[in-house]
Amino acid sequence: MSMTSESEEMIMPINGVDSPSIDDANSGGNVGGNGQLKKGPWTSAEDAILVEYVTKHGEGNWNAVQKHSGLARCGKSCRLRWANHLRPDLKKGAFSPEEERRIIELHAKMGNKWARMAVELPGRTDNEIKNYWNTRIKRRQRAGLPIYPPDICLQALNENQQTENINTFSSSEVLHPGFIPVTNFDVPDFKGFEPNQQIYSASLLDIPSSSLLDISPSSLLPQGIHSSYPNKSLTSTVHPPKRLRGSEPFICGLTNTIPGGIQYQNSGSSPIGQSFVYSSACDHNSTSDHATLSSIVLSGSHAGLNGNPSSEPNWAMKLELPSLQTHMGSWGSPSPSSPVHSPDSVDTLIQTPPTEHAQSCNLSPQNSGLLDAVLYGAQTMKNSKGNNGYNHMTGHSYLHEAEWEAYGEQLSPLGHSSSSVFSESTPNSLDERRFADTFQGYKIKEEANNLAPMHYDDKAETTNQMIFSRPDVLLASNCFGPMKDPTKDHSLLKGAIETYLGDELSRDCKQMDTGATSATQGHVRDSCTWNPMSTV
DNA sequence: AACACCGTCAACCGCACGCCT
DNA sequence: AAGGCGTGCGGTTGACGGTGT
Repeated sequence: MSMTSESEEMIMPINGVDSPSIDDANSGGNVGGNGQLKKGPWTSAEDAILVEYVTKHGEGNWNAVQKHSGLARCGKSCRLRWANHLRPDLKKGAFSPEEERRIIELHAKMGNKWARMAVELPGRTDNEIKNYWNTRIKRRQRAGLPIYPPDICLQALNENQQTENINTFSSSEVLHPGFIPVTNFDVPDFKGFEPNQQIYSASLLDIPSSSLLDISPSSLLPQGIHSSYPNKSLTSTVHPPKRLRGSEPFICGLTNTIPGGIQYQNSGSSPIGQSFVYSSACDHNSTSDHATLSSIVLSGSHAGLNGNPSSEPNWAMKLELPSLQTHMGSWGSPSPSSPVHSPDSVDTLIQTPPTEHAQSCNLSPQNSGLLDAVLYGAQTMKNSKGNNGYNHMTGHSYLHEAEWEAYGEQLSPLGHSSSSVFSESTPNSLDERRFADTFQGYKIKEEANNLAPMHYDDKAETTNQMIFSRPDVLLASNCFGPMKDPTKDHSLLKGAIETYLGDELSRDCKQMDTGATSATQGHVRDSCTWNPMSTV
């Protein structure tokens, strides 16, 4: 909607664009005669009054505006009007590409923290950003495109990982030589998910992989949880929000809405810890090399989290699209074995139907697409070995937003939904494979690049990190659910991973199998070694 | 021309937090 | 400590305009 500037409104009070129905400040159906406050669009006259008042008295004390200026608006409304439209430092007009890019990055980091994002974008309001994002989300959803470009996802993932490492070290008091503190970003939280969207991890993706992993024995204890994921350390140091709302969790999905309404941070009680114990049991006797593998089980065991295998965690119910939430409708994309999606159904695109793979391993239908992604990724990787198509990244970002958008545009329905791209052609279409290859290749390289400075000399460990910080893999873990048959499940996944990464990982997977089996017995052993970062 | 659909935007609402008394 | 008040934040809604049928 074209919003004229406040000055314009003041100069041209007539026929204000944003005052379609009322031009008289005191007319209009929403204002009552008995001192009732007016609602609805602001008129130019009202704007003028407000501007004058604020100019004279400054911001704040908004209730006084109504009292002293005669405006029939509540304080909140005045504040909102001023903040979103009348403030002199507002930047009007469409977002620039740079701003758009920034918004995406910020959302990947922060989730729906519009106000904090606005701080990072001078002249822009939280409302503006929120509207933009929601519009963008809808557009991409409709097109079946991922919300975040891969490079941004990975960037955020890496940052998350680094931040976790900080917390890991702080909690374990073990400093990694190559550790580089990253403190000025806030980890997004995962308040929830939209019911019609795949959970690809909105929460889990955002959960720093190692934060899931680096659960030391102490961290399983109430105080340990606190020490491991101190909120304060996550608060932006650059633009500290005036106030952090209740949910500024570190472990996004888990922190905010542990099933059953348990707040992670204040959970002194055992359920969380038990959840971790149970859900990550798979690797509890394993070495750090396999810690990452545990994340699969951990993130996958909703059952472990709420003790009810059939119940869906709260956080899965509503999608905030927090950081790194990927709409695997595109990323994971329909696997070759997946049914072809209807081009006109984004939901079906996003929620990949269960595949034979999924069904074969007691997979949660909601998450089967993830395993699909893994399996298909493995297949793709296998097929594309020797194909350097995805190895061309030279810098930090493999796909820049422009490229990504361009890519998206290819997929977008200017008549073609992304699903149509996948469905119009054969499941093995070049585009589809290219898409998968692109991301996979990027991921591996990216992870390797970022972990290398961390002195991850152990190749295998690095490999594990690479894999399991992968959103889709993390999420694919969901398919394991209650872990009725860990061996079977792991072998299935292992196969995919072996193909995916080769022998190095295979070796680790073998070890993991052992660990997983014993770990499902629910014993936490040496959690110090559990933390991959603490094992130097 | 009429209608339906969709995207965009402004505004509202409920809730939560911090401060003050 | 408890309650009131002011403020900020995020989700949602409704109006409007553009576009397609």
